[in-house]
Amino acid sequence: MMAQVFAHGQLRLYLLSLLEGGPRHGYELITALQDRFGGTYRPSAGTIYPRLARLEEEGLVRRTEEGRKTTYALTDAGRAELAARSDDLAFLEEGIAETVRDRAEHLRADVRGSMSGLRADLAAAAQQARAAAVPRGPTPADEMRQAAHARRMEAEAMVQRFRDEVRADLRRADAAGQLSQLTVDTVRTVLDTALTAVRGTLR
DNA sequence: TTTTCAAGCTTGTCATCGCC
DNA sequence: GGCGATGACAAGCTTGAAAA
Repeated sequence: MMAQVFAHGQLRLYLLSLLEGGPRHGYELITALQDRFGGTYRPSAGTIYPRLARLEEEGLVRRTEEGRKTTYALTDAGRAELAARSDDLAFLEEGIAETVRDRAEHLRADVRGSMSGLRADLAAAAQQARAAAVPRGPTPADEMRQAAHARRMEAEAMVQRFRDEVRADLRRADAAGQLSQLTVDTVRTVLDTALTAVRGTLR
């Protein structure tokens, strides 16, 4: 099981703080949390809805049916709870910032690990190819150059495709209003790490 | 223009695990 | 043991693209 992000009662408190900015429906709260964590953590629906139901039972939030959607809003009791626990909330915010940093670091470690494995695979494949190369008379230099060129073109096409996909994802995120500074920082960190690993591979 | 269908959104239940 | 947090999964609805 993944390590818990929130300690006991913290998710409850954070949901109240998210509702302080105005009524939201469950899915919005999930995406807001994902955004707050820079995309490194997204609570499942099964986490959020039981919490919201509990908060409603306690009278801290008010549930409003809007057709198919259910909107949750902070009640006076909910606001009072938030005010009473403002210190806890500040502490929680600090904890979240730390969690985001930790998760970004884990992500970097994962990328490093993956690239290291990829380098090992490539080296093994190259060695295998050399071993399998049976001399069939002299190989023309032109053929070698053509093969090298084809490989480079394939790699460049792969990079181009990757760039296009990332740009499209960024556009989508921006259109959906999900491109926070924290998200951009996380993307930058991951890409910097990947670039370093790729350079290491090409050296 | 209408219909069809896949993909995504939203909400809910359930089982499991860890902490108090 | 109870409570809180989690992920998996299901179901119904909406939306948008593609086909007729």
